[in-house]
Amino acid sequence: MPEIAEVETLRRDLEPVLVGRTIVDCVATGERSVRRHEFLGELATLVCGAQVTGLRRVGKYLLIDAVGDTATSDPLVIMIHLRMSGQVFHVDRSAQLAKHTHVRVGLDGNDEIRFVDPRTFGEVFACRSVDFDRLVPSVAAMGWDPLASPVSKLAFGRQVASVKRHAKAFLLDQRQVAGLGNIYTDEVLFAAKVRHDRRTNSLTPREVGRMYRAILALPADAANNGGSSLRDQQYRRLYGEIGGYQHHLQVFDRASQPCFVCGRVIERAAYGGRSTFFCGHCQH
DNA sequence: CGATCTACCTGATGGC
DNA sequence: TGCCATCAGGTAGATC
Repeated sequence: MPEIAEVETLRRDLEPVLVGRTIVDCVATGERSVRRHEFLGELATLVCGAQVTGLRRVGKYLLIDAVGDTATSDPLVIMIHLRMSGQVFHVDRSAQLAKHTHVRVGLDGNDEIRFVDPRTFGEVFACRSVDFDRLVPSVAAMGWDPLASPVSKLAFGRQVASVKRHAKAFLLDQRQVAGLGNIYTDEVLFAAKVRHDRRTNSLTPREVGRMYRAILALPADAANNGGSSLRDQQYRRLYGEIGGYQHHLQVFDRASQPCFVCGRVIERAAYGGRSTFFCGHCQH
């Protein structure tokens, strides 16, 4: 479900709620959601008493920085990855528990943060900051982030030329560009007028330029619109609202509908075991 | 190196 | 109404 724009929306929504707050309580009931930990209670042991200092996002990972209580004031990182169906809500402690609530993080007030995840692919994990890169190596291996750490057009051109892969596989590879998923990859490729199965090293300078601009612009625009809630409206913001960027999508989930640019029918193809949407006329 | 498939899960949807 | 197949915003690992 959530990609860079949805996780960035979550980060922005959560930042004013969490920064400066102290975690007074943590209950993890979902074994699979805290699978990186040795045991269910380890998360609570680490985060209880910690004070949140800031929120970062690296690709689709949300990272909450905190400092432990006075006895063990080590800097901590709390990592949340939503995978396919994870949701994070800010609620009053008395709010009814939604089905599939796996982690509750109580704050120094009457409120708490809840991690809900029907498919249990998502995860919550915490550790000392000094251990983070070793314990969550995929974050350390992440490529450049379009919103948080953009590279120059020149550097991007070199990066694209250095691999011989399908454009879609390249964009989906988190080690190359962080945060793009199935939705925004298709949208970037449409904006760049490039087909998903083009080889990266065959792209013309103009195509590379268009792709670069789209990678920078689309996630920013989507995040400013609160992300995309698709047909099932599974993606929800911190207080349960749906996003607004689904109305801006050009190709994703628009199979058999007319292209907004040329009027021809948007096609759907299987790629890498999932769907890809494109305009066979506009994209080459 | 790169492509393709599978597994991990629950729930929504559509055909019959 | 139910039953079954198919599909879903991600990622890691096996296999060719």
